Amino acid sequence: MHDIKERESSKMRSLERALHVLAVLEESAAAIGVTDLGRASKLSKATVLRIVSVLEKYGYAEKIQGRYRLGAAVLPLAHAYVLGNELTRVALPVLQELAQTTEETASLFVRLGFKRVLVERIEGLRPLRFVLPIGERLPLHVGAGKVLAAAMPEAELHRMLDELGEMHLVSGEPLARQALLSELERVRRQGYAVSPGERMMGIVAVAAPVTDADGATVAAVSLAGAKDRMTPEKIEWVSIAVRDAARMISERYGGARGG
Amino acid sequence: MHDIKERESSKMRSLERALHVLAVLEESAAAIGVTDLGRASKLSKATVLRIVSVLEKYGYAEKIQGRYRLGAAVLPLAHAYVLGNELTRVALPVLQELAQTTEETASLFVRLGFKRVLVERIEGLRPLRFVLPIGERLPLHVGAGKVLAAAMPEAELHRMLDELGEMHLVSGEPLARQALLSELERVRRQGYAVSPGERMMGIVAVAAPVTDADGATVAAVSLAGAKDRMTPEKIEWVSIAVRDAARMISERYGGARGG
DNA sequence: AAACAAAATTCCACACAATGAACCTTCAGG
DNA sequence: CCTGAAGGTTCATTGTGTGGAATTTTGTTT
Repeated sequence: MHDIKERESSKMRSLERALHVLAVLEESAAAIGVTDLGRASKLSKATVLRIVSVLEKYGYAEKIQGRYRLGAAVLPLAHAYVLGNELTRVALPVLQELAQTTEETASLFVRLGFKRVLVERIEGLRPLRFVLPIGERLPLHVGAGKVLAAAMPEAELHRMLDELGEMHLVSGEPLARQALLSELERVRRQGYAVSPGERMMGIVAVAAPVTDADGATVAAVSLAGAKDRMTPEKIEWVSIAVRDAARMISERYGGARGG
Repeated sequence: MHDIKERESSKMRSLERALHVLAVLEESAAAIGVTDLGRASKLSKATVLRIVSVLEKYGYAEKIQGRYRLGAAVLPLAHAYVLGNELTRVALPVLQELAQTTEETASLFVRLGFKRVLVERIEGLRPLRFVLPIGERLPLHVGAGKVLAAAMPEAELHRMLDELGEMHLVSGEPLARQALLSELERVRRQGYAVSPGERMMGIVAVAAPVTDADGATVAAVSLAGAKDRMTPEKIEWVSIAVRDAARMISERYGGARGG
C-alpha cells in the first residue's frame, strides 16, 4: 500500500519498515522465508530477520519451519478494535434492526486508504458466505465503496483512479473513469448508491453514508441480497431503510462525542 | 504483557516500544491521549507521539480529537490470519461437523503467552453470545485453557502461576495451585478437560488438545453448552466427539506440512 | 470573554540503536 | 561427498531515535 520511498525523510524508519514487513505478511497467503520477505519489502535479510524476530516475540508473527506468517496476536487487536470502537457499538443494534426488517445482510464499511474494510456484518435470513469476512479489504469503485469514494477529496480520488488503471465490474464489463465520476456525483446528490452485481455476480447492494457531527463521511452502511429477491420495488423501500439506518447511526455517533 | 525491561539488551528498541504502545491501545477501552499513553507505556510524550503518528499513517491507530485508539488496519490483519492459517482452515469443517452433531458451540483456541485466544467459533443451535468474540484473550487456568496449560513446560507454568497469584473460578470459589496442578495432570492422562461453570456461570465446556506432527499441543478444541443441556451422559459422548474432532484436526494439520 | 491550566506538538544536539555487507550453518539434491 | 540455496549471526559504522525544553493548541474556570 505505502511504498517505502526511502528518499522522503520519514521519522521512525525502523518502525515503518516493520509495518511494511507486516503488510507483506498480510498479503502473503502462505508462510514466507526471510529471503523472500526481503525481496518483497526491499530490505536486507538481516534487517528483515531482526524485524520478524521481534514481531514473533510479541505474537504478531509465527515461525513455522523457518518460514514466517502472521501470528495469533493480531486477533486480539481486531477484537479490541470492534469492542472499543464507538462506531461499531452504535451501529450494531441499527444493523440488527435493518437486517431483521429487510431479511437481508447488513454491513458496515470504513475507508482505509484506497480500499474499504468490512468492520461489522449482520447476516439476514441466508448468509452470503460462510466464513466470516470481517476485515476483508474491498475496492472503493464498486458496491458500497462508491459511497465512500463519493466523499473523497477530488485530488485524492483522481490519484486513486490513476493507480487503479482500467476498472472492471465483476461481469467483465469495463468501467470508464467518466462513468464512475458521474455515478459518484449521482450518489452524492441522491444520498445513496445502488450496485446491481458490480462486485459479486447475482448480488444487489444498496448503500448510504454515515457522517460525523461535521458532516464528513466516516462509514457506509450497505444492504446486500440475492438479485432475484431484490426487485425494483424492494430496492425502493430498502434504499429508504438503509438511509434511515445510516442517519440513525450518524446521529448516535455524533451525539456521544468523547465516548 | 511484555514488560519493557530496558536493562535487557533488546534489539530494535524502537519497534518493541511501538508494539508496546499498540498493546496499550489494545487494552485501553476508550480513546487515550499521548500523555496517558506515555504514562502507561513509560515513554516520553515526544516518543509516544512519534510512534502513534506512524501507526496512524498506516491505519493501525486513529486520531479522534487529539486522542488515539486502534485503527481499522488491524482488521485486515486478523482476516488474513484466519484465511491464511493452515490450522483454522483444516479446523473449520471439523468444527462445523462437531457443532452440528452436538448442537452446541464449538471453538478453537491457541495459546498466546499466558493467555489463550479464540481463533475460530461455530455456534450451535443457540449462540452463547451475540457479538462475535473471536480474538478475545482468555485465561489458561479455567475452561478450555486447561488443555493448553497442561502442555506448558513446567517452569513456564510456574512462572505463570506466580504472576496470576490467587486464582478464582467465576463462582468466586478459590482455586488452589495444587488443585490446578493435579487437574492438569488428570487432563494430560485422560486427554481432555471438563469445566463445569469455571469461567462462565451455567456453561459447561469440554476440551481436547490439537497436536502437530511432533506431538506438541498447538491448539485446543472446545465444546460449550448450557449446564442444563449438558447432562453427565451427554458430557460422556461429547467428550469422545471432541477428542475425535481434535484428533482429526491434528492429523490433517500434520499431514499438510508446508501448506 | 479573558485568563488560566493542561495537554498536544515541535525542536534539536547527542548517544547509541539500527543497519547491511560479509560470514557461518544447515539442509536438500545430485 | 560435493554444491547451491536459504536461514541465521557478527560487527564496525552512521544516521536515526531520543527526551528535555520550548511552543502552540485546546478546553476549562472565573
